[in-house]
Amino acid sequence: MSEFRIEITTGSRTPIYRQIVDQVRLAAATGALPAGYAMPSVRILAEELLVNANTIVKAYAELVREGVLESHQGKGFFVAAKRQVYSRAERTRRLQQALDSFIHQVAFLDFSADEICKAVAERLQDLHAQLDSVRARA
Amino acid sequence: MSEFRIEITTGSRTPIYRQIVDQVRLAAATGALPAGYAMPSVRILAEELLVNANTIVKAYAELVREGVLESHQGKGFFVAAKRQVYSRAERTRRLQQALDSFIHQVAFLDFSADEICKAVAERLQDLHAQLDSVRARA
Amino acid sequence: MSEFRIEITTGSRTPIYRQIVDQVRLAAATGALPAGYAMPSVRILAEELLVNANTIVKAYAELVREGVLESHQGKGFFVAAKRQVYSRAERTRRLQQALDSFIHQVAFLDFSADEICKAVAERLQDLHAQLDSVRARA
Amino acid sequence: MSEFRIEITTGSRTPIYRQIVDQVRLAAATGALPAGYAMPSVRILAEELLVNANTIVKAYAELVREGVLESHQGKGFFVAAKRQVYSRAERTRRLQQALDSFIHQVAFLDFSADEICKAVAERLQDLHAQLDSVRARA
DNA sequence: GTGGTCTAGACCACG
DNA sequence: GTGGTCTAGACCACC
Repeated sequence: MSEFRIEITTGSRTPIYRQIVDQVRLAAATGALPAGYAMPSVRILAEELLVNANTIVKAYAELVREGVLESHQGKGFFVAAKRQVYSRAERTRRLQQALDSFIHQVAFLDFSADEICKAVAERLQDLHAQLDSVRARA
Repeated sequence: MSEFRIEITTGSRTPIYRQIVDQVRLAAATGALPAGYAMPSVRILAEELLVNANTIVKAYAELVREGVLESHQGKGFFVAAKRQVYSRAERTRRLQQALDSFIHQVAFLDFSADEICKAVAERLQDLHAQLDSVRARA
Repeated sequence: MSEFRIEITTGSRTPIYRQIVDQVRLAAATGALPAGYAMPSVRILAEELLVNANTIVKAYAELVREGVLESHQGKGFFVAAKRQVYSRAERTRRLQQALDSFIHQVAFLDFSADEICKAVAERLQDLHAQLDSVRARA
Repeated sequence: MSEFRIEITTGSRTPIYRQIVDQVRLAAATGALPAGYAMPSVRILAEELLVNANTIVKAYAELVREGVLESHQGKGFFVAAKRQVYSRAERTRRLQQALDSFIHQVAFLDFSADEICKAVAERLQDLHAQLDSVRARA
Protein backbone atom coordinates (compact mmCIF):
# COMPACT_ATOMS: atom_id res chain seq x y z
CA MET A 1 0.00 0.00 0.00
CA SER A 2 1.54 3.22 -1.13
CA GLU A 3 0.72 6.37 0.84
CA PHE A 4 2.19 8.67 -1.78
CA ARG A 5 -0.20 9.83 -4.46
CA ILE A 6 0.72 11.62 -7.66
CA GLU A 7 -2.03 13.82 -8.98
CA ILE A 8 -2.06 14.98 -12.55
CA THR A 9 -4.08 17.83 -13.98
CA THR A 10 -5.23 16.84 -17.41
CA GLY A 11 -5.60 19.71 -19.85
CA SER A 12 -2.94 21.76 -18.12
CA ARG A 13 -0.40 23.60 -20.22
CA THR A 14 2.41 21.60 -18.55
CA PRO A 15 2.69 18.14 -20.05
CA ILE A 16 1.77 15.12 -18.00
CA TYR A 17 5.26 13.65 -17.87
CA ARG A 18 6.55 16.93 -16.45
CA GLN A 19 3.87 17.01 -13.78
CA ILE A 20 4.97 13.57 -12.67
CA VAL A 21 8.65 14.52 -12.67
CA ASP A 22 7.96 17.65 -10.66
CA GLN A 23 5.86 15.91 -8.07
CA VAL A 24 8.22 13.00 -7.53
CA ARG A 25 11.20 15.32 -7.32
CA LEU A 26 9.30 17.39 -4.80
CA ALA A 27 8.27 14.44 -2.70
CA ALA A 28 11.82 13.10 -2.66
CA ALA A 29 13.22 16.49 -1.71
CA THR A 30 10.82 16.97 1.17
CA GLY A 31 11.26 13.44 2.46
CA ALA A 32 7.74 12.34 1.66
CA LEU A 33 9.45 9.69 -0.46
CA PRO A 34 12.34 8.34 1.66
CA ALA A 35 15.61 7.18 0.14
CA GLY A 36 15.35 3.58 -1.04
CA TYR A 37 11.60 3.74 -1.49
CA ALA A 38 10.41 1.44 -4.26
CA MET A 39 8.45 3.41 -6.84
CA PRO A 40 5.34 1.81 -8.31
CA SER A 41 6.10 -0.05 -11.50
CA VAL A 42 5.59 1.68 -14.81
CA ARG A 43 2.58 -0.47 -15.58
CA ILE A 44 0.89 0.02 -12.24
CA LEU A 45 1.38 3.77 -12.19
CA ALA A 46 0.16 4.08 -15.76
CA GLU A 47 -3.03 2.29 -14.78
CA GLU A 48 -3.46 4.34 -11.63
CA LEU A 49 -3.07 7.67 -13.40
CA LEU A 50 -4.92 6.55 -16.50
CA VAL A 51 -2.09 7.64 -18.75
CA ASN A 52 -0.02 5.94 -21.40
CA ALA A 53 2.80 3.75 -20.07
CA ASN A 54 5.27 5.53 -22.33
CA THR A 55 4.55 8.71 -20.44
CA ILE A 56 5.62 7.07 -17.17
CA VAL A 57 8.72 5.64 -18.82
CA LYS A 58 9.67 9.10 -19.99
CA ALA A 59 9.11 10.64 -16.56
CA TYR A 60 11.10 7.96 -14.72
CA ALA A 61 13.92 8.28 -17.26
CA GLU A 62 14.17 11.98 -16.62
CA LEU A 63 14.16 11.45 -12.86
CA VAL A 64 17.01 8.97 -13.23
CA ARG A 65 18.90 11.49 -15.32
CA GLU A 66 18.41 14.06 -12.57
CA GLY A 67 19.63 11.62 -9.93
CA VAL A 68 16.34 11.56 -8.06
CA LEU A 69 15.65 7.92 -8.88
CA GLU A 70 17.89 4.91 -9.50
CA SER A 71 16.97 2.14 -11.86
CA HIS A 72 17.77 -1.40 -10.65
CA GLN A 73 17.52 -3.69 -13.64
CA GLY A 74 14.67 -6.15 -13.26
CA LYS A 75 13.64 -4.83 -9.85
CA GLY A 76 12.28 -1.41 -10.67
CA PHE A 77 12.92 2.20 -9.72
CA PHE A 78 14.04 3.36 -6.29
CA VAL A 79 14.45 6.75 -4.67
CA ALA A 80 18.16 7.58 -4.70
CA ALA A 81 20.11 7.84 -1.49
CA LYS A 82 21.97 11.04 -2.15
CA ARG A 83 19.40 13.82 -2.30
CA GLN A 84 19.83 16.79 -4.54
CA VAL A 85 20.81 19.85 -2.53
CA TYR A 86 20.68 23.33 -3.93
CA SER A 87 22.76 26.24 -2.69
CA ARG A 88 20.87 29.07 -1.05
CA ALA A 89 21.61 31.21 -4.11
CA GLU A 90 20.29 28.58 -6.50
CA ARG A 91 17.16 28.05 -4.47
CA THR A 92 16.50 31.79 -4.38
CA ARG A 93 17.12 32.06 -8.10
CA ARG A 94 14.58 29.34 -8.80
CA LEU A 95 12.04 30.90 -6.50
CA GLN A 96 12.37 34.26 -8.23
CA GLN A 97 12.07 32.64 -11.63
CA ALA A 98 8.89 30.83 -10.67
CA LEU A 99 7.59 34.04 -9.17
CA ASP A 100 8.24 35.90 -12.41
CA SER A 101 6.17 33.49 -14.37
CA PHE A 102 3.40 33.43 -11.77
CA ILE A 103 3.14 37.22 -11.56
CA HIS A 104 3.05 37.47 -15.34
CA GLN A 105 0.10 35.12 -15.52
CA VAL A 106 -1.80 36.68 -12.66
CA ALA A 107 -1.13 40.41 -12.91
CA PHE A 108 -3.76 41.16 -15.50
CA LEU A 109 -6.50 39.14 -13.82
CA ASP A 110 -7.40 42.08 -11.58
CA PHE A 111 -7.21 40.29 -8.29
CA SER A 112 -6.09 42.37 -5.33
CA ALA A 113 -2.69 41.62 -3.79
CA ASP A 114 -4.49 40.41 -0.70
CA GLU A 115 -6.59 37.92 -2.60
CA ILE A 116 -3.55 36.50 -4.34
CA CYS A 117 -1.46 36.25 -1.17
CA LYS A 118 -4.35 34.56 0.58
CA ALA A 119 -4.72 32.04 -2.24
CA VAL A 120 -1.00 31.28 -2.17
CA ALA A 121 -0.99 30.85 1.60
CA GLU A 122 -4.00 28.57 1.38
CA ARG A 123 -2.40 26.33 -1.18
CA LEU A 124 0.84 26.11 0.74
CA GLN A 125 -1.07 25.16 3.86
CA ASP A 126 -2.91 22.44 1.97
CA LEU A 127 0.35 21.12 0.61
CA HIS A 128 2.08 21.00 3.97
CA ALA A 129 -0.91 19.42 5.64
CA GLN A 130 -0.90 16.74 2.96
CA LEU A 131 2.81 16.11 3.38
CA ASP A 132 2.50 15.93 7.15
CA SER A 133 -0.29 13.40 6.95
CA VAL A 134 1.83 11.25 4.66
CA ARG A 135 4.79 11.49 7.01
CA ALA A 136 2.64 10.63 10.02
CA ARG A 137 1.39 7.47 8.35
CA ALA A 138 4.92 6.46 7.31
CA MET B 1 9.50 58.97 -20.90
CA SER B 2 10.63 55.37 -21.17
CA GLU B 3 10.45 53.57 -24.51
CA PHE B 4 8.71 50.21 -24.46
CA ARG B 5 10.80 47.37 -25.76
CA ILE B 6 9.82 43.76 -26.19
CA GLU B 7 12.60 41.29 -25.60
CA ILE B 8 12.42 37.71 -26.67
CA THR B 9 14.73 34.79 -26.07
CA THR B 10 14.64 32.32 -28.93
CA GLY B 11 15.13 28.71 -28.02
CA SER B 12 13.22 29.14 -24.77
CA ARG B 13 10.61 26.52 -23.98
CA THR B 14 7.94 29.23 -23.97
CA PRO B 15 7.11 30.06 -27.58
CA ILE B 16 8.00 33.44 -29.03
CA TYR B 17 4.44 34.55 -29.61
CA ARG B 18 3.60 33.85 -25.99
CA GLN B 19 6.58 35.84 -24.75
CA ILE B 20 5.25 38.78 -26.70
CA VAL B 21 1.71 38.33 -25.44
CA ASP B 22 2.87 38.09 -21.83
CA GLN B 23 5.05 41.18 -22.00
CA VAL B 24 2.50 43.35 -23.75
CA ARG B 25 -0.31 42.18 -21.50
CA LEU B 26 1.70 42.93 -18.38
CA ALA B 27 2.84 46.32 -19.68
CA ALA B 28 -0.76 47.24 -20.47
CA ALA B 29 -1.94 46.03 -17.06
CA THR B 30 0.63 48.09 -15.18
CA GLY B 31 0.06 51.13 -17.33
CA ALA B 32 3.53 51.11 -18.85
CA LEU B 33 1.59 50.97 -22.12
CA PRO B 34 -1.16 53.58 -21.83
CA ALA B 35 -4.54 53.16 -23.52
CA GLY B 36 -4.42 54.45 -27.07
CA TYR B 37 -0.73 53.75 -27.50
CA ALA B 38 0.08 52.80 -31.09
CA MET B 39 1.88 49.47 -31.16
CA PRO B 40 4.66 48.98 -33.69
CA SER B 41 3.29 47.61 -36.95
CA VAL B 42 3.42 43.89 -37.56
CA ARG B 43 6.12 44.19 -40.21
CA ILE B 44 8.25 46.60 -38.19
CA LEU B 45 8.15 44.51 -35.04
CA ALA B 46 8.87 41.37 -37.01
CA GLU B 47 11.99 43.01 -38.39
CA GLU B 48 13.05 44.32 -35.02
CA LEU B 49 12.70 40.98 -33.28
CA LEU B 50 14.04 39.03 -36.24
CA VAL B 51 11.01 36.76 -36.37
CA ASN B 52 8.44 35.99 -39.02
CA ALA B 53 5.58 38.46 -39.44
CA ASN B 54 3.04 35.70 -38.88
CA THR B 55 4.39 35.18 -35.39
CA ILE B 56 3.65 38.81 -34.57
CA VAL B 57 0.22 38.52 -36.15
CA LYS B 58 -0.51 35.55 -33.93
CA ALA B 59 0.58 37.40 -30.79
CA TYR B 60 -1.35 40.57 -31.62
CA ALA B 61 -4.44 38.56 -32.53
CA GLU B 62 -4.39 36.85 -29.16
CA LEU B 63 -4.02 40.20 -27.41
CA VAL B 64 -7.02 41.49 -29.33
CA ARG B 65 -9.05 38.47 -28.25
CA GLU B 66 -8.10 39.18 -24.64
CA GLY B 67 -9.16 42.80 -24.95
CA VAL B 68 -5.65 44.18 -24.46
CA LEU B 69 -5.27 45.57 -27.97
CA GLU B 70 -7.62 46.86 -30.64
CA SER B 71 -7.05 46.48 -34.35
CA HIS B 72 -7.89 49.39 -36.61
CA GLN B 73 -7.89 48.35 -40.25
CA GLY B 74 -5.22 50.07 -42.24
CA LYS B 75 -3.95 51.99 -39.20
CA GLY B 76 -2.46 49.41 -36.91
CA PHE B 77 -2.88 48.04 -33.39
CA PHE B 78 -3.60 50.23 -30.39
CA VAL B 79 -3.69 49.57 -26.68
CA ALA B 80 -7.34 49.26 -25.65
CA ALA B 81 -9.00 50.89 -22.68
CA LYS B 82 -8.98 48.46 -19.78
CA ARG B 83 -12.06 46.34 -19.46
CA GLN B 84 -13.06 43.14 -17.71
CA VAL B 85 -13.26 40.48 -20.39
CA TYR B 86 -13.38 37.33 -18.29
CA SER B 87 -15.97 36.22 -15.80
CA ARG B 88 -15.04 35.92 -12.15
CA ALA B 89 -15.19 32.14 -12.49
CA GLU B 90 -12.80 32.20 -15.42
CA ARG B 91 -10.38 34.50 -13.66
CA THR B 92 -10.41 32.30 -10.60
CA ARG B 93 -9.82 29.28 -12.81
CA ARG B 94 -6.79 30.94 -14.32
CA LEU B 95 -5.45 32.02 -10.95
CA GLN B 96 -5.73 28.48 -9.64
CA GLN B 97 -3.98 27.14 -12.71
CA ALA B 98 -1.10 29.57 -12.30
CA LEU B 99 -0.97 28.71 -8.62
CA ASP B 100 -0.75 25.00 -9.39
CA SER B 101 2.24 25.51 -11.57
CA PHE B 102 3.91 27.92 -9.15
CA ILE B 103 3.47 25.73 -6.12
CA HIS B 104 4.84 22.68 -7.89
CA GLN B 105 7.90 24.59 -8.95
CA VAL B 106 8.51 26.10 -5.57
CA ALA B 107 7.42 23.66 -2.93
CA PHE B 108 10.40 21.36 -3.15
CA LEU B 109 12.85 24.25 -2.69
CA ASP B 110 12.50 23.92 1.10
CA PHE B 111 11.41 27.46 1.70
CA SER B 112 8.93 27.91 4.52
CA ALA B 113 5.41 28.92 3.64
CA ASP B 114 6.08 32.26 5.28
CA GLU B 115 9.12 32.94 3.14
CA ILE B 116 7.22 32.16 -0.05
CA CYS B 117 4.22 34.26 0.91
CA LYS B 118 6.52 37.12 1.78
CA ALA B 119 8.25 36.89 -1.59
CA VAL B 120 4.93 36.90 -3.40
CA ALA B 121 3.67 39.86 -1.39
CA GLU B 122 6.87 41.76 -2.13
CA ARG B 123 6.57 41.24 -5.86
CA LEU B 124 2.95 42.27 -5.89
CA GLN B 125 3.85 45.40 -3.99
CA ASP B 126 6.50 46.22 -6.59
CA LEU B 127 3.92 45.79 -9.30
CA HIS B 128 1.39 48.06 -7.66
CA ALA B 129 4.07 50.65 -6.93
CA GLN B 130 4.84 50.69 -10.63
CA LEU B 131 1.19 51.12 -11.46
CA ASP B 132 0.88 54.02 -9.02
CA SER B 133 3.96 55.74 -10.37
CA VAL B 134 2.56 55.53 -13.88
CA ARG B 135 -0.72 56.99 -12.69
CA ALA B 136 1.07 59.78 -10.84
CA ARG B 137 2.91 60.81 -13.98
CA ALA B 138 -0.32 60.94 -15.95
CA MET C 1 -27.84 9.58 -33.76
CA SER C 2 -26.96 12.33 -36.21
CA GLU C 3 -23.41 12.75 -37.44
CA PHE C 4 -21.96 16.21 -37.08
CA ARG C 5 -20.69 17.72 -40.32
CA ILE C 6 -18.99 21.03 -40.82
CA GLU C 7 -19.77 22.69 -44.11
CA ILE C 8 -17.77 25.55 -45.49
CA THR C 9 -18.29 27.72 -48.53
CA THR C 10 -15.01 28.89 -49.95
CA GLY C 11 -15.01 32.32 -51.52
CA SER C 12 -17.46 33.63 -48.93
CA ARG C 13 -16.61 36.96 -47.35
CA THR C 14 -16.47 35.28 -43.93
CA PRO C 15 -13.15 33.47 -43.67
CA ILE C 16 -13.03 29.69 -43.56
CA TYR C 17 -11.63 29.44 -40.05
CA ARG C 18 -14.46 31.62 -38.76
CA GLN C 19 -17.10 29.50 -40.47
CA ILE C 20 -15.69 26.53 -38.63
CA VAL C 21 -15.55 28.36 -35.30
CA ASP C 22 -19.14 29.55 -35.63
CA GLN C 23 -20.53 26.16 -36.54
CA VAL C 24 -18.71 24.28 -33.82
CA ARG C 25 -19.50 26.90 -31.20
CA LEU C 26 -23.19 26.82 -32.05
CA ALA C 27 -23.30 23.04 -32.13
CA ALA C 28 -21.67 22.89 -28.72
CA ALA C 29 -24.03 25.53 -27.34
CA THR C 30 -27.13 23.69 -28.51
CA GLY C 31 -25.85 20.35 -27.35
CA ALA C 32 -25.60 18.88 -30.84
CA LEU C 33 -21.97 18.32 -29.86
CA PRO C 34 -22.04 16.84 -26.36
CA ALA C 35 -19.28 17.52 -23.84
CA GLY C 36 -16.47 15.03 -24.25
CA TYR C 37 -17.08 14.50 -27.94
CA ALA C 38 -13.84 13.83 -29.81
CA MET C 39 -13.46 16.29 -32.66
CA PRO C 40 -11.93 15.05 -35.92
CA SER C 41 -8.17 15.47 -35.87
CA VAL C 42 -6.64 18.51 -37.48
CA ARG C 43 -5.22 16.56 -40.38
CA ILE C 44 -8.38 14.57 -40.99
CA LEU C 45 -10.64 17.60 -40.98
CA ALA C 46 -8.23 19.49 -43.22
CA GLU C 47 -8.45 16.66 -45.72
CA GLU C 48 -12.22 16.44 -45.48
CA LEU C 49 -12.78 20.15 -46.00
CA LEU C 50 -10.00 20.44 -48.57
CA VAL C 51 -8.28 23.25 -46.70
CA ASN C 52 -4.84 23.68 -45.23
CA ALA C 53 -4.20 22.08 -41.84
CA ASN C 54 -3.12 25.43 -40.40
CA THR C 55 -6.59 26.81 -41.06
CA ILE C 56 -8.05 24.06 -38.88
CA VAL C 57 -5.40 24.67 -36.24
CA LYS C 58 -6.39 28.33 -36.15
CA ALA C 59 -10.09 27.53 -35.80
CA TYR C 60 -9.57 24.92 -33.08
CA ALA C 61 -7.17 27.22 -31.21
CA GLU C 62 -9.79 29.94 -31.13
CA LEU C 63 -12.39 27.51 -29.87
CA VAL C 64 -10.02 26.46 -27.10
CA ARG C 65 -9.52 30.08 -26.11
CA GLU C 66 -13.28 30.52 -25.91
CA GLY C 67 -13.64 27.48 -23.73
CA VAL C 68 -15.61 25.48 -26.28
CA LEU C 69 -12.94 22.83 -26.91
CA GLU C 70 -10.09 21.34 -24.88
CA SER C 71 -6.84 20.17 -26.35
CA HIS C 72 -5.29 16.97 -25.03
CA GLN C 73 -1.74 16.58 -26.23
CA GLY C 74 -1.28 13.58 -28.44
CA LYS C 75 -4.95 12.66 -28.22
CA GLY C 76 -6.81 15.40 -30.00
CA PHE C 77 -9.50 18.02 -29.36
CA PHE C 78 -12.56 17.36 -27.26
CA VAL C 79 -15.73 19.33 -26.60
CA ALA C 80 -15.37 20.96 -23.18
CA ALA C 81 -17.95 21.06 -20.43
CA LYS C 82 -19.92 24.27 -20.69
CA ARG C 83 -18.62 27.12 -18.60
CA GLN C 84 -19.03 30.85 -18.46
CA VAL C 85 -15.81 32.33 -19.83
CA TYR C 86 -16.81 35.92 -20.41
CA SER C 87 -17.92 38.53 -17.90
CA ARG C 88 -21.44 39.89 -18.04
CA ALA C 89 -20.06 43.17 -19.36
CA GLU C 90 -18.21 41.41 -22.15
CA ARG C 91 -21.22 39.34 -23.10
CA THR C 92 -23.39 42.44 -23.20
CA ARG C 93 -20.78 44.18 -25.32
CA ARG C 94 -20.87 41.31 -27.81
CA LEU C 95 -24.64 41.22 -27.86
CA GLN C 96 -24.77 44.94 -28.60
CA GLN C 97 -22.23 44.54 -31.36
CA ALA C 98 -24.22 41.75 -32.99
CA LEU C 99 -27.35 43.84 -32.60
CA ASP C 100 -25.71 46.81 -34.33
CA SER C 101 -24.90 44.72 -37.32
CA PHE C 102 -28.30 43.04 -37.39
CA ILE C 103 -30.28 46.25 -37.11
CA HIS C 104 -28.31 47.90 -39.87
CA GLN C 105 -28.93 45.01 -42.19
CA VAL C 106 -32.61 44.76 -41.42
CA ALA C 107 -33.94 48.22 -40.72
CA PHE C 108 -34.15 49.36 -44.31
CA LEU C 109 -36.16 46.34 -45.35
CA ASP C 110 -39.38 48.09 -44.28
CA PHE C 111 -40.52 45.44 -41.89
CA SER C 112 -42.31 46.75 -38.84
CA ALA C 113 -40.62 46.46 -35.48
CA ASP C 114 -43.23 43.91 -34.50
CA GLU C 115 -42.52 41.72 -37.49
CA ILE C 116 -38.79 41.75 -36.79
CA CYS C 117 -39.21 41.02 -33.10
CA LYS C 118 -41.54 38.18 -33.93
CA ALA C 119 -39.03 36.68 -36.36
CA VAL C 120 -36.27 36.88 -33.76
CA ALA C 121 -38.45 35.32 -31.10
CA GLU C 122 -39.38 32.51 -33.47
CA ARG C 123 -35.78 31.68 -34.24
CA LEU C 124 -34.79 31.71 -30.59
CA GLN C 125 -37.65 29.38 -29.84
CA ASP C 126 -36.43 26.99 -32.54
CA LEU C 127 -32.99 27.06 -30.99
CA HIS C 128 -34.25 26.30 -27.51
CA ALA C 129 -36.48 23.57 -28.83
CA GLN C 130 -33.42 21.96 -30.38
CA LEU C 131 -31.58 22.25 -27.09
CA ASP C 132 -34.43 20.63 -25.21
CA SER C 133 -34.73 17.78 -27.70
CA VAL C 134 -31.04 17.04 -27.29
CA ARG C 135 -31.41 17.04 -23.53
CA ALA C 136 -34.44 14.78 -23.73
CA ARG C 137 -32.52 12.20 -25.77
CA ALA C 138 -29.70 12.21 -23.20
CA MET D 1 -27.89 72.24 -42.02
CA SER D 2 -28.04 68.48 -42.46
CA GLU D 3 -30.39 66.61 -40.15
CA PHE D 4 -29.15 63.18 -41.23
CA ARG D 5 -26.21 61.83 -39.27
CA ILE D 6 -24.14 58.80 -40.19
CA GLU D 7 -22.66 57.08 -37.19
CA ILE D 8 -19.73 54.76 -37.53
CA THR D 9 -18.55 52.26 -34.98
CA THR D 10 -14.79 52.22 -35.04
CA GLY D 11 -13.25 48.88 -34.21
CA SER D 12 -16.23 46.94 -35.51
CA ARG D 13 -15.65 43.86 -37.63
CA THR D 14 -17.55 45.48 -40.50
CA PRO D 15 -15.36 47.96 -42.34
CA ILE D 16 -16.11 51.65 -42.13
CA TYR D 17 -16.95 52.07 -45.79
CA ARG D 18 -19.56 49.34 -45.50
CA GLN D 19 -21.14 50.94 -42.44
CA ILE D 20 -21.55 54.13 -44.45
CA VAL D 21 -23.02 52.29 -47.42
CA ASP D 22 -25.47 50.43 -45.20
CA GLN D 23 -26.66 53.50 -43.37
CA VAL D 24 -27.10 55.65 -46.46
CA ARG D 25 -28.93 52.88 -48.26
CA LEU D 26 -31.14 52.47 -45.23
CA ALA D 27 -31.88 56.18 -44.92
CA ALA D 28 -32.72 56.41 -48.61
CA ALA D 29 -34.97 53.35 -48.41
CA THR D 30 -36.94 54.67 -45.45
CA GLY D 31 -37.24 58.13 -46.88
CA ALA D 32 -35.09 59.80 -44.27
CA LEU D 33 -33.00 60.89 -47.21
CA PRO D 34 -35.47 62.10 -49.87
CA ALA D 35 -34.82 61.71 -53.58
CA GLY D 36 -32.70 64.54 -54.92
CA TYR D 37 -31.11 65.22 -51.54
CA ALA D 38 -27.58 66.58 -51.90
CA MET D 39 -25.15 64.38 -49.97
CA PRO D 40 -22.37 66.10 -48.05
CA SER D 41 -19.21 66.40 -50.09
CA VAL D 42 -16.54 63.76 -49.74
CA ARG D 43 -14.26 66.20 -47.91
CA ILE D 44 -16.88 67.43 -45.47
CA LEU D 45 -18.13 63.97 -44.59
CA ALA D 46 -14.57 62.71 -44.15
CA GLU D 47 -13.92 65.50 -41.66
CA GLU D 48 -17.20 64.95 -39.85
CA LEU D 49 -16.65 61.23 -39.43
CA LEU D 50 -12.91 61.56 -38.82
CA VAL D 51 -12.10 59.02 -41.50
CA ASN D 52 -9.93 59.01 -44.57
CA ALA D 53 -11.43 60.73 -47.62
CA ASN D 54 -10.70 57.65 -49.71
CA THR D 55 -13.06 55.71 -47.49
CA ILE D 56 -15.91 58.10 -48.34
CA VAL D 57 -15.04 57.94 -52.03
CA LYS D 58 -15.24 54.17 -51.91
CA ALA D 59 -18.58 54.21 -50.09
CA TYR D 60 -20.16 56.73 -52.46
CA ALA D 61 -18.87 54.79 -55.45
CA GLU D 62 -20.56 51.64 -54.20
CA LEU D 63 -23.80 53.50 -53.57
CA VAL D 64 -23.72 54.82 -57.12
CA ARG D 65 -23.14 51.30 -58.39
CA GLU D 66 -26.18 50.15 -56.42
CA GLY D 67 -28.30 52.97 -57.83
CA VAL D 68 -28.89 54.59 -54.45
CA LEU D 69 -26.91 57.73 -55.31
CA GLU D 70 -26.25 59.57 -58.55
CA SER D 71 -23.04 61.45 -59.24
CA HIS D 72 -23.43 64.81 -60.99
CA GLN D 73 -20.02 65.84 -62.24
CA GLY D 74 -18.77 68.93 -60.46
CA LYS D 75 -21.86 69.27 -58.28
CA GLY D 76 -21.64 66.30 -56.00
CA PHE D 77 -23.68 63.24 -55.10
CA PHE D 78 -27.47 63.17 -54.92
CA VAL D 79 -29.99 60.62 -53.72
CA ALA D 80 -31.41 58.90 -56.79
CA ALA D 81 -35.03 59.40 -57.76
CA LYS D 82 -35.99 55.77 -58.38
CA ARG D 83 -35.77 53.98 -55.10
CA GLN D 84 -34.77 50.36 -54.91
CA VAL D 85 -37.74 48.19 -54.12
CA TYR D 86 -37.45 44.61 -53.02
CA SER D 87 -40.07 41.97 -53.56
CA ARG D 88 -41.65 40.53 -50.44
CA ALA D 89 -39.73 37.30 -51.05
CA GLU D 90 -36.44 39.11 -51.39
CA ARG D 91 -37.05 41.14 -48.25
CA THR D 92 -37.90 38.02 -46.29
CA ARG D 93 -34.84 36.26 -47.62
CA ARG D 94 -32.62 39.11 -46.45
CA LEU D 95 -34.24 39.22 -43.04
CA GLN D 96 -33.70 35.50 -42.54
CA GLN D 97 -30.12 35.78 -43.65
CA ALA D 98 -29.40 38.58 -41.20
CA LEU D 99 -31.18 36.61 -38.51
CA ASP D 100 -28.99 33.60 -39.18
CA SER D 101 -25.85 35.58 -38.62
CA PHE D 102 -27.26 37.31 -35.54
CA ILE D 103 -28.37 34.08 -33.90
CA HIS D 104 -25.00 32.50 -34.58
CA GLN D 105 -23.22 35.29 -32.81
CA VAL D 106 -25.57 35.46 -29.87
CA ALA D 107 -26.59 31.88 -29.18
CA PHE D 108 -23.57 30.96 -27.12
CA LEU D 109 -23.65 34.09 -24.98
CA ASP D 110 -26.15 32.54 -22.61
CA PHE D 111 -28.71 35.28 -22.68
CA SER D 112 -32.32 34.22 -22.28
CA ALA D 113 -34.64 34.55 -25.27
CA ASP D 114 -36.49 37.25 -23.39
CA GLU D 115 -33.39 39.31 -22.82
CA ILE D 116 -32.45 39.15 -26.47
CA CYS D 117 -35.94 39.97 -27.74
CA LYS D 118 -36.09 42.89 -25.36
CA ALA D 119 -32.74 44.19 -26.55
CA VAL D 120 -33.86 43.92 -30.17
CA ALA D 121 -37.15 45.69 -29.48
CA GLU D 122 -35.33 48.46 -27.65
CA ARG D 123 -32.95 49.07 -30.49
CA LEU D 124 -35.73 49.11 -33.07
CA GLN D 125 -37.65 51.61 -30.97
CA ASP D 126 -34.57 53.85 -30.73
CA LEU D 127 -34.11 53.65 -34.46
CA HIS D 128 -37.70 54.50 -35.30
CA ALA D 129 -37.77 57.33 -32.82
CA GLN D 130 -34.67 58.73 -34.45
CA LEU D 131 -36.10 58.43 -37.93
CA ASP D 132 -39.36 60.04 -36.86
CA SER D 133 -37.56 63.00 -35.36
CA VAL D 134 -35.61 63.49 -38.58
CA ARG D 135 -38.80 63.32 -40.63
CA ALA D 136 -40.57 65.79 -38.34
CA ARG D 137 -37.79 68.32 -38.79
CA ALA D 138 -37.77 67.89 -42.57
C1' DG E 1 -0.46 8.88 -34.17
C1' DT E 2 -1.66 13.61 -32.06
C1' DG E 3 -1.21 18.96 -31.51
C1' DG E 4 2.04 23.32 -31.51
C1' DT E 5 5.16 26.54 -33.44
C1' DC E 6 7.54 28.84 -36.89
C1' DT E 7 8.87 30.14 -41.53
C1' DA E 8 8.19 31.90 -46.26
C1' DG E 9 5.53 33.80 -49.37
C1' DA E 10 1.20 34.90 -51.80
C1' DC E 11 -3.01 37.51 -52.22
C1' DC E 12 -6.69 40.33 -50.58
C1' DA E 13 -9.16 44.17 -48.23
C1' DC E 14 -9.00 48.49 -45.84
C1' DG E 15 -7.65 53.45 -45.26
C1' DG F 1 0.99 51.99 -45.95
C1' DT F 2 -1.76 48.87 -42.68
C1' DG F 3 -3.85 44.18 -41.05
C1' DG F 4 -6.10 39.41 -42.39
C1' DT F 5 -6.25 34.99 -44.46
C1' DC F 6 -4.53 31.04 -46.53
C1' DT F 7 -1.09 27.85 -48.27
C1' DA F 8 2.93 24.76 -48.04
C1' DG F 9 6.08 22.64 -45.62
C1' DA F 10 9.38 21.97 -41.82
C1' DC F 11 10.44 20.60 -37.15
C1' DC F 12 9.36 19.77 -32.47
C1' DA F 13 7.06 17.78 -28.28
C1' DC F 14 3.80 14.71 -26.37
C1' DC F 15 1.32 10.26 -25.90
